[in-house]
Amino acid sequence: MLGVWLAPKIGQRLEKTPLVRKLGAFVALSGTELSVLDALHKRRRTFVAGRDLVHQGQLDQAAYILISGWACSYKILEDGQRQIVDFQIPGDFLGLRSVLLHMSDHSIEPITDIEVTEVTVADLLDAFSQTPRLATAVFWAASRDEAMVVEHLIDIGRRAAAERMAHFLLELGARLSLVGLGSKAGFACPLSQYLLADALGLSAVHVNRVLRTLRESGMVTFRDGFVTFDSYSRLTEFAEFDPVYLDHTGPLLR
Amino acid sequence: MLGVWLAPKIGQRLEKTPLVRKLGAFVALSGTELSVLDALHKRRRTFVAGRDLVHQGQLDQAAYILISGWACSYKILEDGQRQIVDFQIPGDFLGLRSVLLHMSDHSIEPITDIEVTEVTVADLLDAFSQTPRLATAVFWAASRDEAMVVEHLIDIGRRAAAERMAHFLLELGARLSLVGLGSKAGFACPLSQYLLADALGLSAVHVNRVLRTLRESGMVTFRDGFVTFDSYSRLTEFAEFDPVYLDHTGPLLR
DNA sequence: CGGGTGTTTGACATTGCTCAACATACGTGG
DNA sequence: CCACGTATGTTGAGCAATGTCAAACACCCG
Repeated sequence: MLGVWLAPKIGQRLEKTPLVRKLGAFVALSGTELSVLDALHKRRRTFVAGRDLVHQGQLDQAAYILISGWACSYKILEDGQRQIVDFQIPGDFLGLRSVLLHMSDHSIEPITDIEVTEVTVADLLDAFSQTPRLATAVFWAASRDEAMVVEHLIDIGRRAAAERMAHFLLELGARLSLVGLGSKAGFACPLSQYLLADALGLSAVHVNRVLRTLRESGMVTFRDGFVTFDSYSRLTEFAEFDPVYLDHTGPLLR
Repeated sequence: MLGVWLAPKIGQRLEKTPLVRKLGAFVALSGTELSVLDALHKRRRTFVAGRDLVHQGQLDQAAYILISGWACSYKILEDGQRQIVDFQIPGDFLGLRSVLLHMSDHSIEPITDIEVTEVTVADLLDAFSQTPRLATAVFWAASRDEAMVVEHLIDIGRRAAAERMAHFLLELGARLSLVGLGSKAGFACPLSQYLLADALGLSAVHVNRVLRTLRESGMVTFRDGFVTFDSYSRLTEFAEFDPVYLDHTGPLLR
């Protein structure tokens, strides 16, 4: 009964999930593709903040699609330091690469409580064979994620702490905007200064100082879980932020 | 005539190309797959050292398979600094991600004179549809490359200069061994200290100092275009080098 | 021989880290 | 309600790692 009632509304309902918004920015999706995508969301699960979903070295675990909440993928070094490789926001895949390599080379931790749907390799390949355009969209999304890791590498390798922070916050803002969770005004951000430090290769103390200078110079304010872009234009200039790889006004493939 | 004479030797000949060695480490390849792979190598081209193959921002260029020589992919910042994201050695793809995004987010420069074969998206997709196992192998190789960029990120974000250099040289050695161009004794290496600096996010002067300390502590020597692992075991321990993602004694998929 | 590229070393400047102290908010048990 | 513990944010002082500038040297190649 419920299913029948919902059927005609599937298109509308899906319009709003983060994954659909994101993939829709890459490839114009048909009704069939939307329902195949919908069918992927079978096994819904939730995880609490702070307890690892995936452990470095773990074999053959599943992949997930993040529905709500934030997570991060990271690696721990022997001396206890950690480097956060990337944050995941709603609409992102978790552990897609690990599934292919049959072995996770990193850990994944929920930063907030999160909702996910579990996806097996079989589910994915099945969905892809039904709708090749979907495969294209997912592959593009994966490529974009990789491009972001590259940009992150450049942040850490060649930008000074303040530019690094600025660039990072802008990128996060752009990603969140893509799924409707942010704008050029700012976004809600559950990250602690410790998390920022581990992502940017800085100490937590230095993160604090850098945030202060950025705030005092009137470009961004990060306070009480909100990032506010006080002057988006000056900030982008300061950070040399160039969002080509994220910036689409419409789908690339129609 | 020549073609006929070569035909029965294709299997043997291919056994030796770097790409075949590399993919063979992921997936056991049949004769058919080997010849499909061989057929990809149609448009052979050469490029001289130092002149960019691909420019940041360039649209819709081709991808290449590197046959011989070394290249690097990098990004330039406005202030002239550059960050090298990755080096490419024989058997690696050049610009595979750019092809998918229809836009290159980085530049690629040959470090030595190089030989490549040009591959179009159509060629690739065609090859994949003929032999799905080949697609798997290429996808795995791409995942491994991504894992290496991640490891590089960790190098830069959280390892001190000396450990960073050590880790980087070990990784390069492992990659080269996979295609028969290196061993635990060492490898031929055409990189200048400037290139190392741009890859590791250090200054060239500091690279020089770090190389000296590593040499004086008897772990690695980099001199006259050769990297010599003076004590492979001490070096791996020093660098916390864990080659899980590169280390296969045989194909993962038979 | 001269110019270009890469390496080596020294002196000094700066960035960002460490340690330490204190502030603030929140939850929990008494 | 208070007392306490824990997690996070803030600030200062001193220091270590790394960058910058400058100079000399080695080597190759025309």
